[in-house]
Amino acid sequence: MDHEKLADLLFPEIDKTPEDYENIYPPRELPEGAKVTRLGPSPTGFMHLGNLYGAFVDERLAHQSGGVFYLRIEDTDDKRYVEGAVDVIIDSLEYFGIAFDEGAAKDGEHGAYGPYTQSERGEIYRAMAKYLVKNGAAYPCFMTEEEIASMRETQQKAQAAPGVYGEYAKCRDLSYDDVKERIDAGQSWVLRLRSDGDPDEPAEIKVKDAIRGMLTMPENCQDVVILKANGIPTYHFAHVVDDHLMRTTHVVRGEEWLSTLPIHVELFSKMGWRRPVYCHTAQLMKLDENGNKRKLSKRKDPELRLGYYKEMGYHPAAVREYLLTLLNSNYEEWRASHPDADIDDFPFTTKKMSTSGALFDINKLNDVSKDTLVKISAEDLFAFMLEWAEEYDPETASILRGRESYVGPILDLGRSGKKPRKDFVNAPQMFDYISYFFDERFEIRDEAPEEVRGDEKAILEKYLETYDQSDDQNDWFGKIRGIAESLGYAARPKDFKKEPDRYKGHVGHVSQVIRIAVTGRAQSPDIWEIQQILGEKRVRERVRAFADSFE
RNA sequence: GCCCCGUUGGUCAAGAGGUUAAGACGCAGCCCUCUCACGGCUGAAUCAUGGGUUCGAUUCCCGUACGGGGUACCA
Repeated sequence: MDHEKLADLLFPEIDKTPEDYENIYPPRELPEGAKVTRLGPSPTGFMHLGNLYGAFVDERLAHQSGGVFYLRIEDTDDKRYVEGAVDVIIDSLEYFGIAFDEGAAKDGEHGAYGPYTQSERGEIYRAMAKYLVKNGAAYPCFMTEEEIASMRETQQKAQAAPGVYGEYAKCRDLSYDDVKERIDAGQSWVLRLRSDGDPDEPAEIKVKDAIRGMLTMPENCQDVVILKANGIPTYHFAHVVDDHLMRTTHVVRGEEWLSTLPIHVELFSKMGWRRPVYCHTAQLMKLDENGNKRKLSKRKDPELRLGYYKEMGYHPAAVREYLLTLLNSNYEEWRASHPDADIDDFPFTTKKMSTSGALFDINKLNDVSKDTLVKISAEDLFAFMLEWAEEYDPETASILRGRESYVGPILDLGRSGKKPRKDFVNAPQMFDYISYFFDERFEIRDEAPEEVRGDEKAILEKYLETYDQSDDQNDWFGKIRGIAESLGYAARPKDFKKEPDRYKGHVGHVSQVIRIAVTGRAQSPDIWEIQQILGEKRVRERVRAFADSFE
């Protein structure tokens, strides 16, 4: 068999060789140790948490080492292409602070290693495929779908491994004339790798994984398809060609690729190229609908969809912070000792990554979010909340718009000092938390405590009599103590605790009535401070109205 | 079915052949306190399982169970 002739028959229009491309895409000139990573999403328009998770690893690895992080669109599966998907990918990652240095972009492409869209790299793949054919490492296969299906049946009966290999690889040794005849007859063909693996006794190969350590697996022995009938490469071939030519040093991808790794190993060796370092990440999981502690990775789970966090009003910094705690087990410790450090200063390493899938924990996200938001200025929080509302809650947006100077101090209530309040989790929750500051949203939500039953009106009337907006906090509370005592309540909670029979209740119960009158709820930050913001007129109105509701 | 990866409290997890098996979230209780939050303290709760190897194994080896992934001209 003359491989050279076969190669020309199969790829008559290709005159470039791998060397040509080596020259077009020379090794990158980067500082020692710089890593080149990439994100290779398929343009389905659906991004999930896992994509972000992986993108973080890519981004950190590259930028921490002074390397390059680029975006490559892997659209070799034409059936799945969704219009506008590239913009979605870029936008949703940008929201979480992930930016690419190179590759596909909204305004075209940037970089010297393009094209960065696989559907535009056809000639390159074909040239590389031609090279393989020339070396006898690949061959055309004319098996039809039906043939393959029946072959699989046979294999099943024989309890043999499925796939095209060994004796099942019928087209492996077709003669040149045979091939030519079939092609001339218009038969469609795919290009298969001629695997060197021994199907009977596959040798053991060892591959180092930056996350998992040394992996031991059987060598590949399948004659996998590398070019489909339509001339488009499969993922396996595109991965090998692109990551070599784009000079990727570290391939970060999900663990679902682990079992096809031997194919990639063989392809790299057949091409005579050095492999990148593989980093196979664990998959993110969740609890199932029944609350069972089952791990699963359904793509459709709403909280796995990336847009979900934006819609739910989670601040991107909080999501980033949370993801990092999942990503690197020592992150929380680092954060605790560097509370104000920039997140990018954290020394990220693949060695500290978990090899088992983490369950997404909304509780933890909420907690991390509280800690994150407490460090953000009221000004920025307001902008964030408004921006969220403009997109997802127009009514709230209309309330907030233009009221920054009013809302700022509200957001800062109790947030200063050594023990700042950590009340805020996400945008809608933040607004709800402060909504009583807006007359159009003010409502009485909670009931006064039992201890004051029957005394509500008296408490509120007395409060109105003594209320003076210009009192300082001590004077103000002193007056409430006075009211409490005059009505038979303990001026101090401790007195009440000591002698519960002597009093109806204590000053806390009394002030609770006032709290509800002013805020509508049983829990709030400091009432005095709230009243300073609300202004005397509104305070009096609200107290009056609440007093009048008791007869 | 076969192949690959994984399994430390409810969750995220550190960890090493001999430890009282860290820490965080959540939960319970207490303290602080005009409520809540914050903060502080205390507590309940873990090495999937059966065999080996070993003086000793949660840690190493083998099997089992469970979970995840693959087994495509999807990625």
